[in-house]
This record gives sequence, structure tokens and C-alpha cells, in this order.
Amino acid sequence: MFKFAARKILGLTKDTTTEKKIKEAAKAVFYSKGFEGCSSREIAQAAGLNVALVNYYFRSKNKLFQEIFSEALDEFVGSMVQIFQTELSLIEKLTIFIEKEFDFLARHPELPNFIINETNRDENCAIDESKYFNKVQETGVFEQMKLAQSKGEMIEIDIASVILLILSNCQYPVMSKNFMQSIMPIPNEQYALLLQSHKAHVIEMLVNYLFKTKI
Amino acid sequence: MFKFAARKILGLTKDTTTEKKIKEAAKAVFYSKGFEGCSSREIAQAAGLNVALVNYYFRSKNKLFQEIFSEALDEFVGSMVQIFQTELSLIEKLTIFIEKEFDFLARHPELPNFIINETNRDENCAIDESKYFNKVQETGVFEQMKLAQSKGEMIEIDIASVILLILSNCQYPVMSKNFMQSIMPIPNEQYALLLQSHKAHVIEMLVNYLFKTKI
DNA sequence: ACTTGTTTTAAACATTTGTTTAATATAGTT
DNA sequence: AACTATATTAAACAAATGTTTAAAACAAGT
Repeated sequence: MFKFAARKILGLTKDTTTEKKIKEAAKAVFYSKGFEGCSSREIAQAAGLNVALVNYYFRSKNKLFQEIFSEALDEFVGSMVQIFQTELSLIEKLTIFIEKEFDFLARHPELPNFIINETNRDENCAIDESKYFNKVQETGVFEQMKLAQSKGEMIEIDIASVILLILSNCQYPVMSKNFMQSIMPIPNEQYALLLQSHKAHVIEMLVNYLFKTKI
Repeated sequence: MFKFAARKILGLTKDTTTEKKIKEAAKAVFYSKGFEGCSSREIAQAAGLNVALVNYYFRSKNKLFQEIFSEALDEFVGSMVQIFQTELSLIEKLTIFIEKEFDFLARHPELPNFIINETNRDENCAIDESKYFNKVQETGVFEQMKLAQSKGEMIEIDIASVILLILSNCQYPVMSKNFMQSIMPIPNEQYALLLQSHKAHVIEMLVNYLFKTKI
């Protein structure tokens, strides 16, 4: 019955290319259509395989999704942490983070909408509440902010607000592309250009506002 | 066969409470679960009616959805236009718009995610590409911006970028509530407070940046 | 060649889906 | 009261869904 489950737990799978194929296909399909927007068969077909194989390797559509989703979150928070844990100044961290985030999102434009969306669909899918928070906290970036605030280098503002300001201005422009194009006449190529110039505005605006230091 | 369609076209429906009940129920269900996240039967049940009635009044789930969605967009753009067409200064318009948008979104927190999401799901659902753009353009707010820019009162920035800055900072904080709560430990009541103080930051930041005029 | 354990497939299963049908109830008109 | 058009319902339909089963293909060891 649960042979493969046991094997997986014991780490005995030979990590076959099939499993990876399914995961890659599932990733692509889930990202663009969401959990409820696609079927198991669609994923199997995208991987060029039988439906039963999907459940053979991942037990259920739900389980497969959870794995993909949690890796998406990992990747997402990971890129944040990667920059925060450097020894740069806050302004540098902020600037570089926004730069990287815009570039990253240009390559994975479906990701933010996917995460926001699925977090809203199933509130329980918030995995390990504190796991990600701790990761970020361990970088010491919060202390760095509080220190800067006490020294008057940074404005008094809730740290959650800072996160919100950053994510809002990085992610929303990507998520809302189709919506923006439905209320304003902007062809695809031009939207990419818009994002580039928008990035510069976001950086300047946030740095100026948070640090009261003209660039 | 298409009796009711003919009646609707001819405006002969007595606008029964049943039709409204279905629409209200559909609105609530679609908003919170999206088109693919719910079934016709779920909508019927929420309205306390038979499934067949939903199709009797709206022909299909798709058609019902289109009606709801396009009204959501109307409402959304309408509130924008309402403020833009006043005789206020740009700074006042911006400030009031953000104030109202935050209040509006506090009452309809599912709306932005719903619109963004469904616009991404079916790119064809972008109804009447120019309709909304014209509505906004007719308010003359774009000319007002260009004038302010030529007078040096406002920074040089693409108007699409301005829209993006505003919507990003108003909508994302609401859309991402569940996501934020899964990476930071913020209870519900506190998140509402956070949004209030965040609103003030957004106003100050945007006014300062766009108009180079300290409040 | 036989056995054993793993991978893959086609087919089946029970539910759920959007939609339609055919019958019943309701109300208004003559 | 009978007729008619509308409103509502229960039941049915075909298609799609997530999942399981049972059999086949494959590989490795003996």
C-alpha cells in the first residue's frame, strides 16, 4: 500500500528523473493556473506521463501541491534572506534587494500572484508560522533597522510596514500586468520597459522616504 | 428556448428579488473563492435556491461571472473617476484617493485579489479595452499631471507609473494580509491597525516623492 | 530461466461538475 | 374556471474530476 511512502521517508528513492519531470510540470501548471485551475491529468500530460504516476509519486494532488508551494515560499524568502544577511548598509540592502527582486520577478512573473492567491485560498497552508520569520530575524536586519532608527538615520516606522512598502512596490507591478493592460493601452514590450523605469522610481522613492537622505 | 434572454434584452423582467438574490450570492462566493474555486451549486445554495434557477436567470456560470466581474471593474474604476473629476489640486486628489481607497478596501478586502486574479486567469476577460481608460482620461487628470510636470511642480514620471505606485501601495497591503501573516506573527486585530498607520506612510511617501513638496 | 521488487500503464470507481429537461407551481388575464 | 406565460423544482445528462486497482513492463539478483 504505502511502499513508496516508506521508501521516500527512508530516502531510498533513486531520485528518478520521472519524479523530477512531474514536479517540474506541476510547478509550471500550478504557477500559471493555481491549484483549482488545473487537473491532475493536465499535470500528467504536461509531464508526458500517466495520471496514476502523479499519485504514485506524490500520493495526491494536494500533497504534490503542498510540496511545490512550500518550495516556492522557501525560494521566495530565501532570496530575501540572502541579501539581508550581508554586511551592507541598510540603504544598500534595500537598493540591491529591489534590484534583484525586479529581475527575479521578470523571470518568474507568476510567482507573487501564485503565492498570494493560494495563501488566500487555504489559510491553513501557512506552513510553520514562525519558520520564515525566524529565518529573516536571524539575519539581524531588524536590529539593524532599530539601530538606524534610534540614531535618527531612518524614520520611525513599523518594520512590518517597511516590508509592506517593499513588497507592494516590487510585486504589485508584476502581478497586475494584465489588469493594468485592461485599463490602460500598454502593449507587452512597452510594459517591460515601464517596469524598468518603474524600478528606478521605487528605489529612489523608498530610499528617500525611509532614510530622509537624498540619494 | 431563449425566452428569458429575449425578456432580458427587451427589458421585460420584473427585476425579481430572485435574480438579485442569485447575484448577491454569486458576488460573495466569486469574490472569496474565484471563478474556478466554486461551483454553480455552491452559489445556488448560498442564495437558498435551486441550481437550475442560476442558469435560468443567467444562462451559464460563465455568463453570470462576466456580469459580476464587469460590475466589479465598474465599481473599482468608478471610485477612481469620482475623485479625479473634482476640481481639487493633484496633491489633494492623491491624498483623498488613497484615504478613500484604504477605507473602501477595508470593507471589500477580497476585491483587488479577485480582479487581479481573474484578469490573469482569462486574458480575454479584459472587457472593452478602452472603456475604462477613456473614463479616466475624460476626467482630465492626465492633463492636470502633464501641466504640473511642465511647471516643475511634479516630477517627470510616466503616468502609468503613477497609477502603479498608487495601486501598489493601496491594494497590495490588503491582498497580502494572509501571506504577511504567514511570514510575520501579526494577529488580525493588529493587522487592521497596521493598515491604518501604513496608510499615513503611503500618503506622505507618495506626495513627497511625486511633488517634491514636503507636507 | 525464475523470482523479486519497482515503475508504468490502461481501465475502473465514485463524485462532482456545468447544463438541460420535463414536470410542477404560481400568478395574471380573459 | 380555464388558459397562458413565467418561476421553480427535482431529476437526469454527459463530461471531468481525484483516486485506486489490477495488470503489465522493467530491472536486478539469484
